[in-house]
Parts: sequence; structure tokens; C-alpha cells
Amino acid sequence: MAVTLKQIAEEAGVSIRTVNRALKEQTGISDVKRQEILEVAAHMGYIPNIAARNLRLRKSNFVGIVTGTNENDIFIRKSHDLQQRLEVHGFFPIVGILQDSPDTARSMLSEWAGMVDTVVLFAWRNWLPEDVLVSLPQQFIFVDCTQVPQNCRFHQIKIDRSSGIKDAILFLLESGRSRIVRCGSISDRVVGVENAFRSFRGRSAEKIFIETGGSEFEDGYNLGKALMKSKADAVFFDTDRMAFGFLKYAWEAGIRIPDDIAVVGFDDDPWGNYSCPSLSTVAHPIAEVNGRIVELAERRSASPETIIFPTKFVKRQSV
Amino acid sequence: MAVTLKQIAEEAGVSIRTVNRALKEQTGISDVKRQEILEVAAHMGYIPNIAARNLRLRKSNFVGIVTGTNENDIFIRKSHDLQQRLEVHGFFPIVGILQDSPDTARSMLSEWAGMVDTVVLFAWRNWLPEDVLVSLPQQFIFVDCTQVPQNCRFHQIKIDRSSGIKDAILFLLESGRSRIVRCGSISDRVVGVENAFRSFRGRSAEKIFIETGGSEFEDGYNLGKALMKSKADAVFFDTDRMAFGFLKYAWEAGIRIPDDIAVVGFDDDPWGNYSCPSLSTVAHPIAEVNGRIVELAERRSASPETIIFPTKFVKRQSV
DNA sequence: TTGAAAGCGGTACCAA
DNA sequence: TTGGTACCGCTTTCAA
Repeated sequence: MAVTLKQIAEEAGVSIRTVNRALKEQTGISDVKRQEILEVAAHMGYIPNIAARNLRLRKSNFVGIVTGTNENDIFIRKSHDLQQRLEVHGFFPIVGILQDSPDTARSMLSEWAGMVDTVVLFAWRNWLPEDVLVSLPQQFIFVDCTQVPQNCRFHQIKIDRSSGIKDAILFLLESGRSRIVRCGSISDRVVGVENAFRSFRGRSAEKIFIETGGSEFEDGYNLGKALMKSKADAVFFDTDRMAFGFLKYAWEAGIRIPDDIAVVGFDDDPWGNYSCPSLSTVAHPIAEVNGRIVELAERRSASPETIIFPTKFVKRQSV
Repeated sequence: MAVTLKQIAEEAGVSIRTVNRALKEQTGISDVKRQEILEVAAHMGYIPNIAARNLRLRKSNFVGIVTGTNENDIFIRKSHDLQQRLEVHGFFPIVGILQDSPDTARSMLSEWAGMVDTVVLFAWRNWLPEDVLVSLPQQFIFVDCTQVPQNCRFHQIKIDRSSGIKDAILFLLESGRSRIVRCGSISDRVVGVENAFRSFRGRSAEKIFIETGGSEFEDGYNLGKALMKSKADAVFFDTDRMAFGFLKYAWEAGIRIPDDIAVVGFDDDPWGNYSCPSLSTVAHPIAEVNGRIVELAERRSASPETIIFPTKFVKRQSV
């Protein structure tokens, strides 16, 4: 059984308070006694009970990280990065993976109450009924969530998709591409493309939007034929996964990239470094976002903020 | 501030014990009172405090998952899969990412004491001094760890690298490859190759071992030239990442895979589905391992087990 | 410099 | 069917 302060106190022949002073390196205790007690504690293998400490202090070092289930690698990467940062700052990450259902979310967050002060919600799309959120005691940080309750208490960190996309499309235009296709089904990708065309001052170029059913590898692969028929000389995919699918199609069909067609994806999937050719893409501001989250967790009761971080164009072989 | 049992009791004009009965759906309370109390609780937005409950019950639903820092995607995937499984079974995963240092490990595990009953250590390579482990109150499950203290109390789950590798090499041999190179620096990969050659009954074939400095993309890439000079017609890489590096080299050098040379990797990195060509590999038994971990977490004080799961050959375009 | 004691919130034994 | 209360382990106030 785990050793408690009381046991150490008995063993050392002092009071609990004194043991506590010794272990906490507080003042008000003689050096002799401190040494003595520390030795006893070490010898007995004392391990503090965090549940008891948290209960008493009404606070904790645990930070909850919530993501959806069928999220792709980018979410796993984001949350993994955040975990590392939190630990460096003395927090302990608890991860929750939720079916996109308000019910399970509610029960999990309830279970965490008293253990978790701060909860980070990644890309949460379903409403958590506002009254539920308000009744929960934790500090909430919504990261990259579309529907955030307009309550006073919630922090928001947003990611601006358009900035990186604009830079990507501008690069394509400036390097002489004139028939640029955007493929995908994610609506927030459109603005960046539009912005690029609007601000481009070179010779005229054409933009073509192809709406697809999905955003996965297969969707990009299946699009290959139609894409080449369209005589495009550059293509932007809503996700890297789609772009990888097209790379596969091109490889099989003997299409040369970037000679025949330039390719840009979105997400900065690490695989983009290794594909043939390596994939140009638009990167999420992971470091910036997660750095801010750690700050918020540290000054716990900060007044709610809404912050927007831009995405960035990453140039590789495919353009 | 969070609502407590006491507040509900006052509001409902009953004792704490009665509120407790109502909420816990225990017997010994009239239906009328139960209804009444449940309504009051719901209205006040009662959320139980887990720290208090754990303290009192001396147990918890939290399960710790510990991995090293600079682990590659395979570890992230394994732990992510485990997180999902644990949640399905009503546990809450706490993740710890540790520099490979016994000191930080010790302090983190101490911090978890009282909160975490079961700790899963993934691929932990450094010794945790045995006396430290013994003094910690948690149940430990060592997964795929090379150096496990021989103490009574620890579960062990091992992964047999050789089984899948043997099948892979046998496949190469049986499909007529006769100069098979194995590249890498991970010693446990050797046995499978040896076994395959030993049990192969066809015409004679040659095996060549090339030791490398590392196991990453660049290492595979840099090996390309030497590999082709060796006139190998098949190659097994210790990691998928190395194999991807070689794929890149081959792509740039105009080498056809699998026509000129067959390629097999190790790890079943998901990217292998999408590479050009898709990569044959050896897969870890993730589902089996994690399923067993959940079982162990459920029957908490099981007598310690050592279980070995085999790896499996996965055939794709590259062979 | 030391220690007694009052909680933190929830659980459950025991008595009414 | 109810309620009083001791306790889980730790922190900290206050008094000695």
C-alpha cells in the first residue's frame, strides 16, 4: 500500500505538519529534522497522492485534450505536439477522443471535473449545448472549431486557411501557370484562391473549381483523368491526402510533376517530404497555436480571447 | 463554482447521504424523493468531483500511457489506437511523453500516483531503477520493452519481429528472387531473415547484410547507389522510413520497382498504402496488443503475464 | 520551531 | 427510509 504523510510522521516521531514542511522545503523547520525526515520518507518510498492534493487545493496540473475519432494524421500530430509542450511546462495531458456526439462529450467532461482545469477542444464541430458547457467548471479553449458558443467564458483560437493558400496560388501564378484548378469539398479553401487571383497583377490566368465528394487519397486518385483532360497546368488540392492520390495517378500514367502540372496540397502532412516528388503544401501554425494554449493554461483565469493564426505556404519539388 | 453534494442537500432539504443515494441509484430511498433530488441536482448543474471520489475509493479510471519523445509515427499510432480502445471501455487515458531518462519518468509516475491505477510503458528502453518501480503503487504493463525489471509485479507484452520478416523473405525467395539484401541497424531484424533462408527449400539464394548508421528516410536514400551496385534483386529495410528513402532514390534514378528490385519495409506505416509504388511491409500486431492491455487494465490485480504477439507480412505493389 | 485541527467532496458504515 | 459521521491524504491556518 502507498505510504502516506501520516505514516512518515509516526515513523519519524513528528507531526504531519512537520513532515509536510520538510518535503515541501518550506521554512520553519530545523535542518536536522528536515534531513532526518527526508531520509525516512525516501526510505519508505513516499509518493504523494495527487487526488488528495488536487482535492485540497481545488486545482490540478492536468489539461484535457479533446479531439474527434476519425480525425486524420494532422490532428494526431497537433495533439501530440501539444502534449509535449504541456509536459515541458509541468502539465499532464489527458486525452479524450470523442465520437462527434454531445452526449459522450458531456459525460467525459463531467468525469474530468475536479481533475482537469483546462480543456482544449480541437476542431470540435458539433454543438455542445451551451448550458452544459456553462455548468462545467473547466476553462475551455476552442481550437479551430467552427461552432463556438458565444458565451463569455471561452477562449478561441482560429486558423486562417486563406493566407497560406493565397501565397501558394500566387506562387503558381507568378511562376507562369495559367490554368489553375482547385479540387476539393472544403468550403474554407475557396477564399484564399479568390484572394490570390484578385491581387495578381500579371497576365490573365484562369481558375477552375472542381467540387469533389470527399477529401481522401482515393478522391484525388480518381480525379486524375478529368484533371488532365481539363488541360490544367497547376492544381491545388484541399488536402494533402488528395494530392497524394493524384501523385499516384500521375506516377501510373507517366505524367511528370511539376513539368506537366504543378501540385499543391494542404495540411503539411509529414509524408509530403518523402513523396515522389515531394509535395508543396500549406502548413498549419501548429507551434504558434499550441504555444498559446500553454500560455492560457498557465494563467488560468485569463479573460477570454479570440486569436487568429495564419497558415503558411511550403514550397517543395511539386511546383 | 462547482456544485457539491452538500449544496444540493441544503437546497433539497435532505441530508448528503440521501442525495448520494438518489444520484447513485442506490436502494433505500423513496421514488418521490429521488425524483425530487435528481431534479434539483440537474437544475443546479451538479458535476461530481472525480478527485474526491478517487481519494475516497482509492481507485481510478485513469490509465497512463508512456512513450518516449522522439518516437516515430508508429508509436504515435499505437498509443492513439490504445486511447480509443480504453475509452470504449470506460477508462481515461493520460499520456506521458518522456525524455528517455529515469529521473523524469520517476517524477511523472509519482505525480500520477493516486490518479492512475495502470501504467502502460511503450518501448521503454532505459532502466527504471527497480526499487523506484517497486515503490510506485501502480500496475505496470511493459509493451515491447527490451529491458524489463524481473520483478514479480510487472506485465509484459512482447512483439515477435521475426515471424513477419520470415514470411516476407520467404515470399521473396519463393517468387524467384536470389540476391536478397537486408539494410539497417536494428539487431532484432536479423533472426527473421536467417529463419527464412534456413527453411527455404528452393534453389540456392544469397543473403547480404548491409549495416547502416541509422533507420531514417535519408539513410535509405543514401544507400541507393551501393544497393544497386550490389546487383541485389530484392531488399528488406529495417524500417519503412528507410524503404521510402530508397523509393525516392529509385524514382530519381529511373529504377523500376518491383521489376528491377523488390522492396519490403518494416512497421506498416500508413503512408505505405500511398507511396509509388505502394510498399510491402511487416505489420505490428497493434489490435492484439492493445486489446490485451485493456483486458489487463480491467482485471486490475491480475497475476503478471508475459505474452508474445507475432508480426505479419503485408504484400503490396513493391514486391 | 512545532503541532492540532479544519477542511477539500464524496462514500458508506452504523444507528435511528 | 433516513441522517450523522468517520474517513480517504494532503494543505494550511492558528495557536502553543
